[in-house]
Amino acid sequence: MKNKITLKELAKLLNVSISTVSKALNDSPEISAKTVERVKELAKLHNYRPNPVAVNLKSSKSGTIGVIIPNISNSFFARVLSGIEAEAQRAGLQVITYISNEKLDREKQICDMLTTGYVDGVLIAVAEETQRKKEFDHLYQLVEYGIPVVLYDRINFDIPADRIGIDDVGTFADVTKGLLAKGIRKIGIATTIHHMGVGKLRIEGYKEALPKNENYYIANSARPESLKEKTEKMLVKDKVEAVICTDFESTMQVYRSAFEHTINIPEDLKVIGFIGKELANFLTPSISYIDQFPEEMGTGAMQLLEARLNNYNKDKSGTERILKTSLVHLESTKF
Amino acid sequence: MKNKITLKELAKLLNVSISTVSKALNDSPEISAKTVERVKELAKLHNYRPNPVAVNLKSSKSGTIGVIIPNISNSFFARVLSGIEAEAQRAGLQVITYISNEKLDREKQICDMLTTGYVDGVLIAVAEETQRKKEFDHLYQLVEYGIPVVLYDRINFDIPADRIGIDDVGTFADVTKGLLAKGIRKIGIATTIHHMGVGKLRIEGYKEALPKNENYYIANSARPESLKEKTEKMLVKDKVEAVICTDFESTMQVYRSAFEHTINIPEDLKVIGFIGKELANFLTPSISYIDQFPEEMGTGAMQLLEARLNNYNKDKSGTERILKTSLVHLESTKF
DNA sequence: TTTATTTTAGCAAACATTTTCTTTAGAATT
DNA sequence: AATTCTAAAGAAAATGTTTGCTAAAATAAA
Repeated sequence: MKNKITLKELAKLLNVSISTVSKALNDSPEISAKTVERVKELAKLHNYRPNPVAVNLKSSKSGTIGVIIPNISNSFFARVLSGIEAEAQRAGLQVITYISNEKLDREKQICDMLTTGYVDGVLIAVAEETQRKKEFDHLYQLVEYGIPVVLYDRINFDIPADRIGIDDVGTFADVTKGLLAKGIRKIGIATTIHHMGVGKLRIEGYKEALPKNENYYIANSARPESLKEKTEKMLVKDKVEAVICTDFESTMQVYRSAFEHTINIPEDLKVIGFIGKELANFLTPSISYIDQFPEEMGTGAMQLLEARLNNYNKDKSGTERILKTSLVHLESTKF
Repeated sequence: MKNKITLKELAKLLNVSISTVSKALNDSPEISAKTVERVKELAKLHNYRPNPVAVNLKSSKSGTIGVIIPNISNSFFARVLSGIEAEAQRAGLQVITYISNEKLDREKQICDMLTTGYVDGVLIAVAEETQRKKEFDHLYQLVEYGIPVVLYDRINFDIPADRIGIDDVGTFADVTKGLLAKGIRKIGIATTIHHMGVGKLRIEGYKEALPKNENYYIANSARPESLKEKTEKMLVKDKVEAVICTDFESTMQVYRSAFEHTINIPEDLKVIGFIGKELANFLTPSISYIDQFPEEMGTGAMQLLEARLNNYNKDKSGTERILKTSLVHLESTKF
């Protein structure tokens, strides 16, 4: 079993002091070129790499950042994490992952631990329960301890932190307007997340775009049976010409209801989903979807954090970055 | 801004030595009950928590484990990670996540870094490229450095490490036999991962179960057009009565081809997918699927690692744990 | 009372670094 | 020849813990 060599051991082998070795490896001008070379040669030979834990202790940095994810099964968050990891890798930082499972308690517990010094900064998409109960003390606590926080995706509440997300209202307004522009009048919206922050915003955008004289058609329920009922009413009784969906579950329900009532997509019904591209492309018919560019959100969040880590005091106020979304037309909106 | 209090500061406040404080907090019998109480009280008042970096340096442990994931967009791996995180949390360990993107180079780079001492152990599902090129030196290197390695999901190759996965051959053989038992004779298999380790095993299981006199029907291609062609041949020309799919892409292709050729599922065609339960339940018709219990695989992997961390030398040989899979019948196999 | 024993707490080393401060030796200046 | 200066390297402190050893005080035994 190989064991890592230390400065002390190198020093002994070279018959010089520990500090000389350290300085030589860090190209200090205090050390002669000759010794530097001698030291570096032996260091390379033994594949010396400084013990990160010792370096961390000395520098009182951990070289790691914490990422809090509400729900990793949601491929959106998985892809955000992927972006975060890529950017962290580039910056030489380690990513510690925590999953809150949308629970406030778990989130608190995580934040509490993080104040102990495990990480230099935190990226968080706050849990659903946290938003609902509007309890943000644990996030303030992080800030109190001087740990920079960046909010991603779920950003519509007041906390002194940098943030990155999309314009939910604008996105859904634009999508709705796009359908109107094609001459479609009866547009519905299906959602299972109407009680959540982002859900509300998306519905707001939909409503905002519809002309005053047009009815709203909304199928909203987190309970499957109820959603099914409301969706069927919207499709069969109200006979909407298009449905915009705010999330995975509602998108799938619309597809199922259309199938069961032999409503053809896209001939009889246009559908726009808010799902990932993998799924959108593979469903039959493929679903036109709103791309949120999750990886970009991840790298962007990480970049905001890096900026803070490099000069935390320079700019006190939180910066906000809103990413553009993009409607990708596939089979479900063919005209 | 709050700042963390140290043993030294507590000691000064209490007018005792640092070691007394440390011992008191760790309930050393060397310290009198009176002092212990005094120390603990003040520690609680100041919310003292030992600096994890310093503890790590002293114990030459990092208290973290590394998880290498080939592809996080695959919800299977996302769910495994979820299981790992939950179990790590329970064990008081931090999880550092690395994404290899199925690339050998990235995997090497990660392992190289890990030998420096960032983690106490590693969980890895080896990248596709790594398996194909059969280059495992970087994994041996981890072992060399005394870092316990646990393989998960992709485990069919020879490396001295603990491992956890499913019985791919047995699972697919059982599923095939199940269909045969229902009187179905012409059974096909669709796959886009036939060149990968697990893909081969799954096909092997399928073949193993079929009676000698029965033909194999295999639609295998990683290229979409080619897969489409082969799938259509299987469904339309060969008129198979059932298709077993080894992965997400092939499952979706079978659904699309069936739809386009108005082949009704399950009346004309039974389909069994190898996809996650979220998707399986939400598709129309819902797809009978093979549940791999990803979260269990995650917790199981973590448990194997914990066992190693607690007594690394006790049992030298690698232990293997094979998880049971379960075929969940939904609409696509209704009789 | 003296010696032995036990309790209690402090000292100092150790973990692997980095960095400031000193020392030493040789060269340059007077 | 004496002094100053500079280059190079070492000593030591510091980061925050833990822990083996030592010292002192308190208690018990002789």
